Amino acid sequence: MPPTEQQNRPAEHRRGRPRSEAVERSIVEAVVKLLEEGVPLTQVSIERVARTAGVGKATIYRRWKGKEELFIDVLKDIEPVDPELPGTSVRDDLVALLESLRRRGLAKRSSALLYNVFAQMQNYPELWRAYHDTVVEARRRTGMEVVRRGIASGEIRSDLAPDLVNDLIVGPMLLRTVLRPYAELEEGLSARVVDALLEGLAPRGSERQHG
Amino acid sequence: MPPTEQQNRPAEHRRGRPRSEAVERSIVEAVVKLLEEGVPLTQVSIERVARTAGVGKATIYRRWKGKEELFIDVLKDIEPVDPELPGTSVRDDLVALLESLRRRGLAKRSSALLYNVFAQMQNYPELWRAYHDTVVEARRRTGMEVVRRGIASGEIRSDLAPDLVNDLIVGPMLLRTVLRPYAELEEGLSARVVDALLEGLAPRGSERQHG
Amino acid sequence: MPPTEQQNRPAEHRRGRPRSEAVERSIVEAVVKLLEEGVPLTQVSIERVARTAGVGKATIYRRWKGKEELFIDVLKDIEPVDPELPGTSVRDDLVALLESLRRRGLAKRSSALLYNVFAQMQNYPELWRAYHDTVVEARRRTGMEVVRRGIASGEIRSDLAPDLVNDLIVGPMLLRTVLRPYAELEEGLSARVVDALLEGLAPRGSERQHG
Amino acid sequence: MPPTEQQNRPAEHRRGRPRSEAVERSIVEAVVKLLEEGVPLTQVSIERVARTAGVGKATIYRRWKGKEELFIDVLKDIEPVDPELPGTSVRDDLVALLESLRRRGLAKRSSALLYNVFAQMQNYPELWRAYHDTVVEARRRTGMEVVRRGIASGEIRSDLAPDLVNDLIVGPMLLRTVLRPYAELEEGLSARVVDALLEGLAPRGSERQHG
DNA sequence: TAATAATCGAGACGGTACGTCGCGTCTTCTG
DNA sequence: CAGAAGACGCGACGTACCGTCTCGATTATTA
Repeated sequence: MPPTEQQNRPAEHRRGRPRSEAVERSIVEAVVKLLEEGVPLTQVSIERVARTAGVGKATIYRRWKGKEELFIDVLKDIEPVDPELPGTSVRDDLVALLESLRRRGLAKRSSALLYNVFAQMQNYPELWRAYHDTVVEARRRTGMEVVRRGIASGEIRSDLAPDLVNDLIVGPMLLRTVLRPYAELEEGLSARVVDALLEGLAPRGSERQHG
Repeated sequence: MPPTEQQNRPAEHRRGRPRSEAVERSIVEAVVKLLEEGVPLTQVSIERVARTAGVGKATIYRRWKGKEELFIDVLKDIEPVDPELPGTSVRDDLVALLESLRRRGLAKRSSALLYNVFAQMQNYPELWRAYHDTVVEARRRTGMEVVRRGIASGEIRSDLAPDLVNDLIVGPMLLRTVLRPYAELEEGLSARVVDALLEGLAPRGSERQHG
Repeated sequence: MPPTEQQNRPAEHRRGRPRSEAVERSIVEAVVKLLEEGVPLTQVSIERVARTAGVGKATIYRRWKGKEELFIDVLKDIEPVDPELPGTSVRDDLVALLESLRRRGLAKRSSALLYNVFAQMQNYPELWRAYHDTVVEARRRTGMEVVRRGIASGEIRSDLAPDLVNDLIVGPMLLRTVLRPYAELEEGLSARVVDALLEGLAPRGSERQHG
Repeated sequence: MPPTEQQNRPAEHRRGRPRSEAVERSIVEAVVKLLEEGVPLTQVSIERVARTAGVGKATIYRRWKGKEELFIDVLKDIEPVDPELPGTSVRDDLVALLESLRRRGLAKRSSALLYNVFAQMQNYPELWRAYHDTVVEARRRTGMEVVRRGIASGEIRSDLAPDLVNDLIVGPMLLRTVLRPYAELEEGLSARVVDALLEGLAPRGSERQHG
């Protein structure tokens, strides 16, 4: 379950008493529980997690190098899986994609951890890299796939770099999640974003004037 | 300089030795210095700032309620002022706006603090509110102003909510700054984003097919 | 009161808030209290002392380098002062000297610490040296003084090394204190020891037969 | 070898793999090795002994209840056997007895353990009792035997309690071993002690003056 | 010119958490 | 079954910061 583990034992045979998976779970669940109780992340200390999980501190340090590594695993536990894409049209797929982000943004504990990952970015580049590679990049790949399909099918312009297109689509939802957390991630937002992007911000027809 | 000060003395006359502005500056500069030396934010403790600035801890607490309030002021010191808008066209103004964000994203210390503000968001809502109100909202107002001008001038569609338009423009740059910090905030990016948005992702003409 | 302090500040002017003597006392008293409650020395942890004294751990470490240094000071607090010597005769002075040792041996907390000092002897030679110099040697000096007076007055043979004489007198009481702690340090023991030593173990008169 | 063993299996037949005596030896030898390397007793942890002996911790706990019980057995391994008494005269026997103590005091590892036994006296009374009964009392019995022989033969006064006499003889050597470990346990000390005791500290003849 | 009062650097103070180590028990696999 | 290995809950270790609190020493203003 926690593939990010820093001190993973090799796959081959290991001697001595094996680590208990139950303990592993109870630790991660303790963190989740604390977050759901509204405990601020800063106050989610290893000490407290150990107490909550009914576990020795060493047991935690045996598995994770510190608070951050632990949180990564928790994050993976929490992050929603790859969204179901209807496949009816590229436009609908993009809407579905944004919808999953919107729902993620509405989940309090998810955001809480996301913010913390941001905060630790400079301190633990490897950590950020880990989060980026598994969570961010995964989602990005999905997006790129849809975009490329759109280009192939003619639904999306072929003269734009696919990753730029992807960023144009995902960026606004991230902004609302991150910069305006008290604001509305209102229903229907995803569709509005996609449609506006597809049609363009400038008016259609002969009356275009910029440039 | 620090208008966020929580424990401001009344404007009227005060007795006793007045607070030294030099001390104030040296504290903020100490934080900046540490950040520039690459010290992770987590390790920028009040204790250490005091040591670096050659100042007593109480002197810091006399001015700011805690690490976070102090950081806000540092942030304001660091954040670039409102961007110069050329005013030649709305499109050029939007590009200028994004350019200022792009340059901000390239400044290491700026990002460092930004991430930390994110991290403290849930712990200190008031703090986030402060940052939001002064920094985020200020920038947002500028953007909205440009957007509204574009709608009025016909450069931007009038059937879209202005704040949605603003988010569509700013979002992608935020995404690159925040989620792909090792990636390219390459020259010319701002223009590409604005132009792609204005024209739309879907091909122009009769061949449009999404439902 | 604690002249053994390892981290003594120089006598000259020191800056910052001065250390509280009250705190110092409360720490030492906490140790004594625990000992009197019968808490085994091994379980008298710094952590527990801090809790008992209502004091932060750092406050203890600021004054003493560790458990052992602290105990030295406690020991000095507990050890009885120099015994009152009647001065009527050297024999009576010796009895008084042993009496003070006997009473010390009967005091539980005193013995507890004494044993611990023994145990730490090899680990912390400096520590033992400190205890030796202040407690052991002080007592020894007193004894030697009496012995020398006895030699001068003719009460004690002049052909024996004074320190050997002193050891002959003190040794038996130490033995009973240390090796037979459950045994009797019965009343009148001191006099019996002194008298037996003065008169000798071999019978007086013509019947002596050893080589 | 370890007759103190707390968890001895019944003498009758046991099933399964029998305990390895080699393992037993290697554990005790590991302790001795560590002591000879000058490792402070406090740092001779079960954990470390197991590591040094190349043995599982449980294997140690299967044989001894804890560090202290183990040390007792080590002590018995180290303590010199009953001294050879020449038997030529009681005086010579006493000298031989003290000599064995003197040599013990000169052996570093022996003293180290002795001190530790003292330290644990209050914590583990049973432990002390065990050490007392086997080591201390054994030596004491030997001494008492000699003393009684001396009384019978007229070499020692008959009006003194034998155990008092024994303590008078052994005490001084214990004192030098324990309280003045850096001091001289010089050659010839034993004889000097015995002779001084037999003859008495007060001058012989008509000039005696104490009351 | 003094008295008064808030400032300053320094650092002690009661706390909480850190990450490590040893305790004695337990659980796994190998001989 | 014994044995090595090592996980486990526990609790102490000594350190670092937290935010508050004295200290003596500096400045200002007010009397």
